[in-house]
Amino acid sequence: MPDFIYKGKVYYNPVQFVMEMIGGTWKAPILWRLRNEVKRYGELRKDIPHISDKMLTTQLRQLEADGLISRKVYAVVPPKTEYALTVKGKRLMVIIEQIREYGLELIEEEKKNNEIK
Amino acid sequence: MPDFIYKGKVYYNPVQFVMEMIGGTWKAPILWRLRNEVKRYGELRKDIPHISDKMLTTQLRQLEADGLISRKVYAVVPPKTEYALTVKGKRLMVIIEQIREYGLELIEEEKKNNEIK
DNA sequence: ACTAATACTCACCTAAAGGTATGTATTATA
DNA sequence: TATAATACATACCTTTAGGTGAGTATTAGT
Repeated sequence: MPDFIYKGKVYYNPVQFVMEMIGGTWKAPILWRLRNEVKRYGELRKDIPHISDKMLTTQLRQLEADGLISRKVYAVVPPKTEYALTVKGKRLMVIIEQIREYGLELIEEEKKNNEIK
Repeated sequence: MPDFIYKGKVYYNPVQFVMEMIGGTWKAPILWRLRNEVKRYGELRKDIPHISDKMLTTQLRQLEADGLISRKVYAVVPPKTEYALTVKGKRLMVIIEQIREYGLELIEEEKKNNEIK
């Protein structure tokens, strides 16, 4: 697998390429909330604990730039913006779901280990 | 899903928990090389393009601390150390393989898009 | 004139990730 | 006495991720 350039950045392998798209603290949580619903900015903000405006906005912009979500702005006051998964984004759901299940298993196992101690 | 604490750090959801274990530039490449072989430090070093000693060592240590790989040191000169996947680490292979396939698809699609332009 | 909504934007800071370059311990062998 | 092998360690630096807190534009309603 040779190196691959996307948007001016060099990626060493396909896994790294995908990880940058869904990695970090906030991208998976955002994608996950959109898995079967269109959501407004404010809804995402309320649904995702701990996230700040700055983080929500920057991550949404990046997800959009990578073609994983779509953004629809309504010209009303107060503003209204709807975010939804694209086809490309929907394909990620299988992966995220699998990561999530593995994570839940690990957490369960950790709990058991801690009880024994 | 409530917050979860592991090794003094707070995780907001199971996906984030797993992402920290396999995320970053180097962890997936390392795990991938060990998928069906035990490997020595020097072999990993040569097999993974662009990686430095510092990065290889720190990432190996973290993977070991998270119980994803095992480390076996032979008391010989010059030194010899073997790294292998644990059962916990092997379970990750399904996920990494899926991420890899999705990545390969995306890269293919990118190439096509660039040709058209 | 003032406030309420909503979806941002900006300035500033800290911490973590990652890169570069160099050094080290040990023993067999030339 | 010098060198080769191997698996690290260490110091230093730059870049990126992420957090905090405050401000903004627009219009309807009081």
